[in-house]
Amino acid sequence: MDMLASQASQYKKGCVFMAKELEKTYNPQDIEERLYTKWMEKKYFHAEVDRSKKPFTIVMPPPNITGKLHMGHALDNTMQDILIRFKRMQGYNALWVPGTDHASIATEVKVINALKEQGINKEDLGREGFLEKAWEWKEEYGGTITSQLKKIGSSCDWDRERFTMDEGCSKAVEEVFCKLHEKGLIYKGSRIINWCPVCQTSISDAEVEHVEQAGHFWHINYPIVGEEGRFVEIATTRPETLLGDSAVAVHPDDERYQDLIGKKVLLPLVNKEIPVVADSYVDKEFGTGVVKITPAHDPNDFEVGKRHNLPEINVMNDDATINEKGGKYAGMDRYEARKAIVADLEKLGLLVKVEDHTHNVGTHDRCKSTVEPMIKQQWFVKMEELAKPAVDALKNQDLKFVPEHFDKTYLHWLEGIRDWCISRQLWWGHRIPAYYCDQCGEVVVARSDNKPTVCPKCGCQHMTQDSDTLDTWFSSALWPFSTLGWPEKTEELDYFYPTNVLVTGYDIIFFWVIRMVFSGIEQMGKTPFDTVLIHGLVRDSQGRKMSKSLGNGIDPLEIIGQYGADALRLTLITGNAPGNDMRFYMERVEASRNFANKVWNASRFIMMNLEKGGDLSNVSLKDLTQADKWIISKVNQLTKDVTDNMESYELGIAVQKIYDFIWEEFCDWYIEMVKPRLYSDEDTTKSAALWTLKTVLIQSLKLLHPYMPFITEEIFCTLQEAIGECEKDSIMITAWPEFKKDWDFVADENAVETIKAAVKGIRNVRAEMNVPPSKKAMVYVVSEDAEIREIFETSKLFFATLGYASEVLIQADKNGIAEDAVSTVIHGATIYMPFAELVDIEKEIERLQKEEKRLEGELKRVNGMLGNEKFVSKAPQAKIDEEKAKLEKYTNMMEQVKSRLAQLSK
RNA sequence: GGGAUCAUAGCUCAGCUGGGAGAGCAUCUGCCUUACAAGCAGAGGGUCAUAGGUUCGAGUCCUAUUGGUCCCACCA
Repeated sequence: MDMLASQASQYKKGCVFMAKELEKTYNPQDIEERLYTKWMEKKYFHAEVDRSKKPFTIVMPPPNITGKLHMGHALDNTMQDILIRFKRMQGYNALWVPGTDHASIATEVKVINALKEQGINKEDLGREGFLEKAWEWKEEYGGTITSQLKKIGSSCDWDRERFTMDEGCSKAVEEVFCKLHEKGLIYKGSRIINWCPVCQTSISDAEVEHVEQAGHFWHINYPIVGEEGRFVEIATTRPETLLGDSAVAVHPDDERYQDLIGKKVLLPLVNKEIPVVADSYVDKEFGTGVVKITPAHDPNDFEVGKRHNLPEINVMNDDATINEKGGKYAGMDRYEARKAIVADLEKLGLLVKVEDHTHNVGTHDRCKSTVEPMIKQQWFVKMEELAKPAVDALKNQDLKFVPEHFDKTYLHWLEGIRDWCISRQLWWGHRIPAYYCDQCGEVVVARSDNKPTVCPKCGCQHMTQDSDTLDTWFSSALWPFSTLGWPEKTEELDYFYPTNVLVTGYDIIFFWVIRMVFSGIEQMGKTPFDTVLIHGLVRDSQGRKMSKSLGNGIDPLEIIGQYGADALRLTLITGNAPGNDMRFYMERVEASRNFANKVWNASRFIMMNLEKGGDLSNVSLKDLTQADKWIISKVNQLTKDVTDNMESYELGIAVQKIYDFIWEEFCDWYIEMVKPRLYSDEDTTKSAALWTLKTVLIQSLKLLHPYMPFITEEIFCTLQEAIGECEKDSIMITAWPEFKKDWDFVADENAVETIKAAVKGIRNVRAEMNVPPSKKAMVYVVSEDAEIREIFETSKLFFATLGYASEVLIQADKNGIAEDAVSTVIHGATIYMPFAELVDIEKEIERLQKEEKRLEGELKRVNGMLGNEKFVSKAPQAKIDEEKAKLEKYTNMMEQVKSRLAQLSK
């Protein structure tokens, strides 16, 4: 078909091709942007409610608007894209909802810093003014990350892109807050919380990171009141909190201190009398067995204080300087005060000793500053009632983790869960929908369309909204349903919820996954997804975390620029098992790039031949040769395996199989097998070869497409153009291949495997003897088995090429073969090559002896098994038959090797 | 303190429900064979951490030990 005719036929079928003839090497840079634009224009990523199809939904873990694409995002989104593209091709109505997170603290800090550079501070602007700036910042930079996600090929429905602070999500937040409050599951209370003195806000337990630090253990004597000269020795890591002590505690059973219980001690420096209380919280073995109790600055002491009705004395300001209750230390920073207090205690002779001591210090995960426990009025979510159904969901298998062992992490955390502190002293975020009466302090929680203007209690007309905002994760927790329109009863929500799989790293199971699960169950009555696919961290070549401070991060965009998105994607997925960390280094990227180039060139070769190949429309399965059926059967089996692996989220295994098939079976074997047929115009099976090449290529491309969307699309479109056929405008909307019963050619598979074994044997012998490929030789196939002779007869043409044979003679006996010919043995046949002048009999005997030894080993193993009565009686029959077949095969080969050896040593 | 996880070829890692040890890279030997030198053909290299156990059969399941990594935890 000439170019014009071919184009005409395409347009007739409605296909519009954008690709040209393939370049000699694959250049992703030219291709990726063009294809992504095409996909967007054609709306292939867009999903609409369609009751005739089954939905498959993923919501993207929303990256922070402050973020830049890093390898973690690249991995996370590649995995999601693979699943979405796979399911889309399988015929599901696949929806991938993208979006971004407002990232309260991170963004607020970013904006504050940006303002600082202009000499403006937050307070000067006021709340409204600051938020205006923050939104401006969001508009300018908030889209960076999403544009970068497009570069890796993410097939998200960008028409449905959401933002955690957009109108709908904000409404969902308000609704959930109000509903939980109505149920009594949200309350405001004065509790000890984690306070970040740098960010000046409360944070949740999940945001506290315990970091081991070298510190000291200060032993201090507290004088006992009324007993001149008697002291009780306490040990503390934080002497500055002494200012807020309201008791000293000992264990109730501690014999050493029985007489002290109920007495008073004089708090040094403060000179205040405080009681000695007995509480089983104290560990007798640790330190001196006496603990100072500071209810306002330690979570445990807080509990002890509650039990013993001790006063809570807050001695710190919000910036962690000592407040007016600290007397002469007021105004000092907490560490300054610590030094001063220690020095003063020493002067008074009350400091007994100082020990080195390493301990875990709570730090704020975002800014790394040491968290200060403080008593504050905050809003909390009551967790007990919400956690229970989340536990049940897992136990009832409404939810599963891949890999499974993350179940334990999930359950463990839920079991020990404490109430969630959700209020933040920040401006950027969802403002808490609570209103206070200026006069009587009455609290009213209400939706914004129902804001109270008059206090329901005292009638005062001044109601002020709570100034706090909510924890960022409060809105992310609603993501799977807020993005689909909740609280409105939308069609989308009804159809796409619950979503199918959530893909995320193990580092945010606590922050996010758990909170989505209980929120989904509470608001929607269903778990938000049935599967959580967990991946690990992408580390550097030495196994270190990629971090800004180390400067060892690799920018995914640079990799894409240099090697292409497909190479990056393949690198991230190959050899990566769910939940495991991986190392990223350039050699792996190069290997992926090389594979892309391999696919490219194989396709180029096939297309070159197809273009001059003529009409293939009449080719049917019965025209196929042994080799054709072999590869068809292989790709058929591959299809089944890959589909199975992908269904069970074994993405790395699946792609490895595709890789091996394309490179080894298809390129290195099949393409080489068909070359003689392609190069001969007389060959009557040429059309069958071309049809097979085309069919296997297209099917492989489809299987590969979810992993390498760009190159597969480019080849697919160019190929269709070249041959004037049009299945679909894009490979991404073609149907996922299925296993076909009539493509299952077991006999042909075995036949070709026999020939492959012979070829390998020949190549091995020749390589060992340093015979170059250019030196062709006679090849004799000797077999008493007529079937085997038939197999070789059938595929003589390519066997000759692959075996570097000048001529192939197939016969039942050794007649006419030189005594000193070199040989190799396969099951059922011996292959001879007469290399008269090259043969070194000694070497040949050595080679055969090596083979004999190998076979001996095999036979020993097989005979061991079959000779074991217990094996024969207990193993499944199929296994026994398998072993019997092997016994037969090795025995046969052994006979041939032995007879050859006997002949040579004559 | 509790829990999870890992230990497989020189390096980095796969190996699903137990049934003859794999890949990529690296190494060595031949090849510029008209798709591809980012390639082709061949080779070497592993008592699958150690010790027990279950089983006809264990890299795979169980127990203990050793050595890494990570998470959780209120030992002041």
